[in-house]
Amino acid sequence: MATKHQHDHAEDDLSANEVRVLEALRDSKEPMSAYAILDRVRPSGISHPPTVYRALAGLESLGMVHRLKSLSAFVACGHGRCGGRFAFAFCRQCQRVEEISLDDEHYDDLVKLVPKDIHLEQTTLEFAGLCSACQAAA
Amino acid sequence: MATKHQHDHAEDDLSANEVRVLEALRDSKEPMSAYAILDRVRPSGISHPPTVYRALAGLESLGMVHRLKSLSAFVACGHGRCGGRFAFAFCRQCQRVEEISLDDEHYDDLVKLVPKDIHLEQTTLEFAGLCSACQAAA
DNA sequence: CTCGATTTGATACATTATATCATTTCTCAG
DNA sequence: CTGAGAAATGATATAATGTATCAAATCGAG
Ligand SMILES: [Zn+2]
Ligand SMILES: [Zn+2]
Ligand SMILES: [Zn+2]
Ligand SMILES: [Zn+2]
Repeated sequence: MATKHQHDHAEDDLSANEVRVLEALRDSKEPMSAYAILDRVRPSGISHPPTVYRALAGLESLGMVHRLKSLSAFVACGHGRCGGRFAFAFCRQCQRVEEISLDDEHYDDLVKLVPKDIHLEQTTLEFAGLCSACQAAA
Repeated sequence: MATKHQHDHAEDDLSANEVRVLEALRDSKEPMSAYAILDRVRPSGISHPPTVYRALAGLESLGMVHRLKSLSAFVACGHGRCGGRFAFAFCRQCQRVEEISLDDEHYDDLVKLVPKDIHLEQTTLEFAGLCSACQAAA
């Protein structure tokens, strides 16, 4: 990952690999597994899993990519970039994903749940269900 | 999984494999991977991953076991059994896990976040951090 | 330029999870 | 009771996800 210097503006300062992986994710607009990303960027020269995982780790630490733990999949941030105050809802059938921003009020309420003796570093909030379209189809 | 009949009381009606897996988890009091469980129950005759995964699926659908998606690991419900209104906090260092019950107020607040066009089926709420002991050790 | 540090590439492997088919056990109509 | 079909379990194989490790290339200070 390239050095992140003083003003961490947008997607300056991403490594070439990070840019490739991010573009793959933005193109898809659906969550992708690391290996699906690998297939997608292979033509551009990336050919090994650790390369993809490294780029994903860099992008995730910048808040530009989020990992959906329920799906073992990755998605480009719907806002370009954001900190830890987000959640996801997704349809288990069609994989449609919606990123949800948590306002301060909601987030502070959540944090109150955390036991005092744990210093919170990361919050995972994911809602799984069926979207209207998929319900209708059932 | 054995038939679950009229009064789904407690752990009547669990299959022999479910009982073995549940006891392994209760003994450990720490989250275990499916393969750690497999090692633990092997002496009792279970010897293949799908057997463990099937028992875990049954126990999870009963709410007697929860899956920690952040860790790809499983834990026995701290209350014996509970529905979808729970969360977890865990220490990324020592793996200590605490199950958190969500009261109606908190849960209803969470549900308000879900887009109207998704019928919610499952909520995942996990907090990762460092416990005081591990912070001190750092 | 040259040394050491960081980043990237490559190989190999570990871990987690599931598809599939064979076997056994259970149900219950006859 | 019996035996055909359904359901659960056992077994094998393999797929999908993720990481440890070392080698080569690149970068940056001195
Ligand atoms: Zn975001
Ligand atoms: Zn859908
Ligand atoms: Zn519980
Ligand atoms: Zn700890």
